[in-house]
Amino acid sequence: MTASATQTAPRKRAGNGAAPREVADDVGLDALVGHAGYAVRRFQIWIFQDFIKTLGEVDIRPTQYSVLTVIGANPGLSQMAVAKRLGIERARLVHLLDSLEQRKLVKRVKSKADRRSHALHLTAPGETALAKFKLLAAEHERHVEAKIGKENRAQLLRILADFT
Amino acid sequence: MTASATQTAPRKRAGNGAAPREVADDVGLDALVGHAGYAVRRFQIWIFQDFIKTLGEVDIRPTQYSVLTVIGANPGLSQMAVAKRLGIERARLVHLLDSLEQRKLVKRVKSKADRRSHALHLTAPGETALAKFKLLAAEHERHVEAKIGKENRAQLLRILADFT
DNA sequence: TATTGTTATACTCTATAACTATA
DNA sequence: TATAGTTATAGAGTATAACAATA
Repeated sequence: MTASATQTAPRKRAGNGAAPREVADDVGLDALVGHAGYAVRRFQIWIFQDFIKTLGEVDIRPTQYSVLTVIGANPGLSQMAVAKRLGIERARLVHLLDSLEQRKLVKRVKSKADRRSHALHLTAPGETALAKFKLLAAEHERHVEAKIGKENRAQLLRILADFT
Repeated sequence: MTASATQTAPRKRAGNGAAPREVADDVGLDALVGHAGYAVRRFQIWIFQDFIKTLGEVDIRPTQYSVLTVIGANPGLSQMAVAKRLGIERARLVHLLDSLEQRKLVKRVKSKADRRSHALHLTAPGETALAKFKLLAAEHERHVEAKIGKENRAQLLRILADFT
């Protein structure tokens, strides 16, 4: 559905109390088809599930990966800066970092310049681990390519470049 | 990042204990750029927020809208069929339908053919309300077009057609 | 035995508010 | 007074398991 909210007729009108239709494949979505949000949501669910599965052997989820990647690329960032950049709540980042710090992948270093804040760094094992995570993440991206096509994936990234 | 997991050098190497960098705009994502999942997730968040805001006056969220739309287009569906089609847990659909039924938008009708299941229908006010929701949803889609461009939105829908 | 709807639990994620220690 | 990190709480959303009624 674009601008026109045309009322498409139901494909089948069942009387009240009639046998419900149970075959999901036969169910029309009608107005839902054409909604960008619906397609994007379903695609995002597929992508995250594949990511979680592909990085399952190292027990790293998408958000954890994004945190490690940003810290790895920008050592010394404060927690606020990471939270802002990734669009996650600073309250939630606390728990994410607690977990990553327990696993010895990340360390909080007290800042001398502003003693309220922490400078975030990868540990040496964290650097090594992230390198492995990146290989697995690249494998995941190849799954995405296999799913929607190499050219379509590239177009998608181009269309959504502003959202990174 | 595509197939190559190249280790891009950190843009700035801060010593331990140095002042953390606080300007989010200045933070590089490096390897995160090029991840389809990351861009899709951020875009999906934007879309849902706009949807929730645009349909805020009628207090309808994306999942509620999808349930109403599927029932409206396929009257008589069972709860299992709706849950399967939309990819939501049947346990969760129970609560969604409780809420929609309390608002008199949907009714559960006991099936005579299979007395375990319910045939789902919109009420008369539900039909009227859904028509209004569709107009607001169309407005939301125009916001998406304004955000990424009409042509890009069309391409996106084409690329993700299999996920609807 | 299997399935539909339901209830319940746990865990993740989001959204807030409030507290502390600094600035 | 404002900000960084923390703690706590409440609400969605997801994932399971178990149960009653029915097939």
